[in-house]
Order: sequence, then structure tokens, then C-alpha cells
Amino acid sequence: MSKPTLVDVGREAGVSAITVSRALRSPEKVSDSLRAKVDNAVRKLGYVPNQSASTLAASKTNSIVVMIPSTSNNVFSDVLRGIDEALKGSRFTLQIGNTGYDPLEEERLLRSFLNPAPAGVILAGIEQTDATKQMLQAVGGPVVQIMDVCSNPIDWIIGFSHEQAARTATEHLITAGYQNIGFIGAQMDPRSQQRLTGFKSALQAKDMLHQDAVAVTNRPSDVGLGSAMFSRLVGNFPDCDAVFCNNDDLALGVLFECQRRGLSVPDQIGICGFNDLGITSQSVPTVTSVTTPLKEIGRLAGEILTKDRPVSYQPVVDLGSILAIRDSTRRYQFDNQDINRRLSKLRAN
Amino acid sequence: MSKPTLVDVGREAGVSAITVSRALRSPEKVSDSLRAKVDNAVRKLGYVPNQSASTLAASKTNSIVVMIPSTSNNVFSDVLRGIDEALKGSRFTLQIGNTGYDPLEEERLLRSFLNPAPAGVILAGIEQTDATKQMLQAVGGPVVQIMDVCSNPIDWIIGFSHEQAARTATEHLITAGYQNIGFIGAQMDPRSQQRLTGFKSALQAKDMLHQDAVAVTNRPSDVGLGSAMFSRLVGNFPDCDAVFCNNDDLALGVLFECQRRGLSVPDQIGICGFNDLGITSQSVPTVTSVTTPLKEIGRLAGEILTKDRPVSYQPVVDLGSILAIRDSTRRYQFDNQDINRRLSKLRAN
DNA sequence: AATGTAAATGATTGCGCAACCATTTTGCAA
DNA sequence: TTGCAAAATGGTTGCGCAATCATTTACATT
Repeated sequence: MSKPTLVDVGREAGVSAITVSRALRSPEKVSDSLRAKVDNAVRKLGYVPNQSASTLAASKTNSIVVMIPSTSNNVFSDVLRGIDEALKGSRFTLQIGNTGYDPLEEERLLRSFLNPAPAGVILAGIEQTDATKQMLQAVGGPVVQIMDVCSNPIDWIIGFSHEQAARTATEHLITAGYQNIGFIGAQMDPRSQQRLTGFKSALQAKDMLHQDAVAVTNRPSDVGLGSAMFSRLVGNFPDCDAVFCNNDDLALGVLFECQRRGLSVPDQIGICGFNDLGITSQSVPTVTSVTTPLKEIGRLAGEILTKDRPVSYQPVVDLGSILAIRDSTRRYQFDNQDINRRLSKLRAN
Repeated sequence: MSKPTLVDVGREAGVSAITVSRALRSPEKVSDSLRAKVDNAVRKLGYVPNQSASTLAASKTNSIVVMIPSTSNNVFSDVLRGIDEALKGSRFTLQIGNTGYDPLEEERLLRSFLNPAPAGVILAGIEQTDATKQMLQAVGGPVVQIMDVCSNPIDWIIGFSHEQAARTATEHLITAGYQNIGFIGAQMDPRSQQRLTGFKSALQAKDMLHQDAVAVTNRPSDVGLGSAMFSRLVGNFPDCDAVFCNNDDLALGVLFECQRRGLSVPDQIGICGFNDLGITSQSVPTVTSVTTPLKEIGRLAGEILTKDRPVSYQPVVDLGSILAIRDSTRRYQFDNQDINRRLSKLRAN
């Protein structure tokens, strides 16, 4: 006894197979009595639609393909959570591909996912190969790029400007009174490079960019690597008094290394992270970080692909980012009232 | 111009469609010249197999279905990474279902993934509904349960004893000299309950279980929650001098709260985490945690399901766990030589 | 060259469903 | 009651591929 098919359900309900199919796919198009009969038969037989047969007959799938660079990076699990939420309860299923930050692997994987055509595709970043873009063009399905912004998305792009976010954070470090600001980066993907660009431009504007201010590696980032990179940075750049980190793991690693070295944060060293994944707001001291709308990016991407009329969405959505200023960069507490009071006292003498 | 099919490739290569199919699926069964012709035609036409048609014709899929309780919990991303590695380069693809810790949701999702039958199924834990087990039985495909051990797995089970791991950790706290040991738990799934059982049994054996020693919640755990739960625990249990945490996030939260309260770790408060996800070995002080073989569990599960002869694997694999003792519980440095020396001196007087 | 055997290749069929079009039934106005 | 439009239901076909069995070819042995 194998799995029941539409024919079996139809026999049970006393109707034809195609009618059962219709009753299940478009319940609003059939009579109430039929729907009840079919539902009973389905329940009685334990009928489950065969996804492959459906896909083959309709020559399109119900799956949303998501290509992400890494499953271990918490950034992408936040994005995935957003997508998952948008798809919950819909008829769409998620197909996840792990590219390992390699555009060629992305192309290879995507090719295998593109026949038959998926209901939608979500890609991280804008660095797809030409072949990838051609494939997507040929398939014609809707494509949402995420994590970044650009002027010419394939169909839609949802993200924020990493360069702008990094510039804002670096300007904050300058404003907070730090003089010798360094950059620590790992896993230098294109968006990390953009952050580095933003970092440099903010410092160059004030003529404050030190030649040894940048310490980067392509190894995947983690807390221990943050400590190691900080050691390397201060080795080359002993006057360094603040660090902009490419992500929160590195920032925590810097914080711990400072604690080990007896460097006070924020007085001797200022620390800023990126992505604000949770711990930064709880650590001692709390760590300044750039809050990025990861889950919102995922949810919006999922929403666009599962709506009937995605055309109404803007092709480029910049969700922005917010700098969450915390104790790790509160070096000077500017208080104009207090300063004025002290000035008055000074004059009184 | 739609996508090329096997017929198109066959026409291009001057052979029949079925021969092309064979050349692609079982290249060792055809002549070298045919293989070359077919490969050329495939490349020329950009042929990509239609997964649905293949699945429908063979009435079985190439997908490994994995049901995990949560995508945001780092524990499961480690497991997924292991599975992903095992599947890399094989013909199998991963289909991930997010159950949200709900056996009924697991059943619902799994049902939709089970037609047509997947090549294999990976399930977290042993708390499947009866209906789920029946479905799996009917499908007949290989099933690997993970994260736990038990005596009667569906097919295979790979994990470790949470009760034993927690008992060992708690005994360590006792040995380290802590007198009033508390438990902090969040997201109390069945495995967390087992850890609580292990915790209690270790303390009861020494008659050291305090009535207010346990603080648990069903909210998903994070660092901030760890701080809050610690506050709650010491509110009820002021003498508390050590905490066994259900996971590392909570342990870090406890550490930070101790720092905020000016409680020294490990002298005033001992802290032990669970899973050893990375930060615990880098923080200041480093935090004792239970190292669990998450990635190995995933890899082995993937391996079993993708091998031709999975039968050769033991049905129950206990990969064990290791207590990583770090600074957060080094309260007393026991040194028997030193003690004996002091005893001798005492006797000499 | 004849025969036998293994290797290589081909033809037919059906997997389960949905698109498309055809037919039947229902509801309602005249 | 009849007629007719709309609603409801059914029949046929093919999606692209693999299982199964059938046939052809290559090659060794005598």
C-alpha cells in the first residue's frame, strides 16, 4: 500500500481527480459540499500532495532559494529568521544554499536550484558572476539582493550602506575625543571592504588616518581572533586609542584583550563593533555598535517574493543603520552646563 | 526557447535520451566516447537536470530533511554546519525545517516534506509525536535522531547524555569547593530538563540541594536573560556561590552581572556554562563550560544518511562530552603535595 | 568464420499532478 | 415551465525523467 494520490482521494470522495486537485488548490472555486467531501477523504486517506508531480506539471516550484555566504555567521542567521517569518504559513518553502563567500560556488549551486524555476531567489550582496546574472535573467523569476544597496539591482535590492555606517561610527569615535583610531577586520568580503572605505574616508577628512591604522585578515572572525588582531594592531600602532571593529565578535575580543592587558575601556581604548548582535548591549562595559536591520531585511525580502504584486515595491530599499552609542566609547562626558559653571567659578576668582 | 531536456541533449549528441540519462547518472557504465559526446552536448546546451522530473520518475528525492527546533540557537547552526560538510560534494541537498520547539509543528512540517520520500531524515531529540513516528515508519527512509541518546532509536541516534554531562559539571563545582550551587535555565526543552535532573542528582547525592537553587524560564535564552535570571536566583538564594547555566549565553550574562555587582569570579561566585560555543574560552575570566560534539553529531548524521551501507553503523552512538575547566571555577587550587607537606609540618611541631 | 558473452545503447511506459478545454449541473429570470 | 448564463465538475494530455526490459554492438574464444 503506497501513498494515496489524487485519484485515490477522488475515488473515496466520489469525484474525479482533477476536481480534488481544484478543491485543494482553489477551495473558493468549488461548492461547500464538495470541499467537505474532499476534506474528509483527504483526512481519511492521509493524502499529502506530491510536491514533485505538482512542480513538474506546473513547471514552477514553490521554493524560495536563498544563497548565503556562511551558515555560521550570526548575521545571516538573523536574516534567515526574517525570511522564515515572512514565509511562515505561506505555501512557499525555503531552499538554502551555502556559498562559502565564493561567487563561483554560488553560481554552481544556484544552477542546480534553478531547474525547475523557483518562485523567487534571494542573494547576498551584488557580487554575482556574469553567468549567474544571465541564468537569473533566463529564469525570469523575481530576484531580491540583500545586505547592500546599489543603483542597478537585478530586480530589487534591500540593505543599507556599509560605507555610510562605518563613516558615521568613525566620526563618532573622532567626536568622542579619540586621536589614533584603528580598524580591525576579518572575513573581508565586499561589504567589509566598504566599511573599511567608510572608515578611511572619515579619518582622511580630518587628516587623521595613520599609516598603520588598518589590521585585516581573511580568516573567519571570532572572539579570539579579535584579541589577536588587537595585539597585532597595537604592535604596529602603539599610540592607538580606539578601534573600529568589522563586527561584534572582534569587538568583544578587543574588549577582553584590553581587560587582560589592564587597559581601561573607554578611557585608554575606545571600542566600536558592527551589527549589534546582542552581547554588546550586555557586556561590561557595554560596547558601542552599529545596529543593522538584519531581520527586517530578511522579512522584507521574503515578503516581496511571496506577495502577488511585488511590483509595487521600490527596487532599491535602503533600510539604514543606527549607531548605538554605549559605554565603550564614552570617553569624555561633554556637559556644557557643567563647563560653563566651572568657567564662571574660574572667572569669579 | 525553454530549457533543454534530455531529448535535446540526445539529439545534439546523436544518441537517445535514455542513453544521455545513463551517461550522466552512471558514467562508469558507458563508453568513454559516449561520455565525451554527451558531456560536450550538455555543456553546449547548458543542460541542467530537472530535479522534479527525476524525483517523480524515481519516486524518491535527493534531499536530506533536517528538523531543528530553532534557527537562532547557535547550537543548531553548529550541527547544521556538520551536516553541510558531510553533504558537500554529494548529490544530496539539504531541506531544513524549523519546528520552534513544537512537536506538532514538527509533525506538520515533516508531513509536507515526506512526499515524495526524502533520502533521509534528521530529527532533533526523541520527543516525536506518535503520528510522526508512524509517518516515518511508513516512508521507510533512514532516520537519524540527534542531540540525545536513548535505548530505542527509530533507526539511529547520535548524541550524548545531557544528564551525565550536567552531573559531571555539578560534581566539579562541588569539588571546587562551592557550597551553595544554583541552576539557571532558559528554553527548557527536554534536553535542558535532563540537565536539570543531572544537576539535582549530583547535589542530592551530597545532600547539598537547596530548595531555591533552581531558576528556570521558558523564554529563549540570551545574555541579558542570564543577567536577569542570576538576579532572580540570588534574590531567592542569597548564599548562592556558584551557578550551573543551561548554556553559554546565560553563563556570560551571569558573568557580566557579577562584574556589575562587584562580585569576584571565581572567588565569590563560580560559573559553569554549557556547549562551549567559543566565547567562554576567550572571556575574562575564561568560563568553565561543557564541550559538546555538535559539529561531529551533524557530520556523522550526514555521513550515515549519504553512505550506501549505513547499516554498518551502530544504532546508538554516544559521542560524550568533555568538561572544559577554566578560570571561572578555579576557586581552590587543590594541591595534595602541598597539603601533605603542611600536615607533616603540623605533626613535627 | 562461427559462436558465445559481456558491454553498450535504445524503446516503452508511467510516476502524480495541473493546464486546458469540454461537459454537466445549478440558479434564476421571464 | 423554459431558456440561458454562470457555476461546478470532468477528460485528456503532457511535464521530464528513470525503471524495466529489449536490442545491438564489440570482442574474445574456438
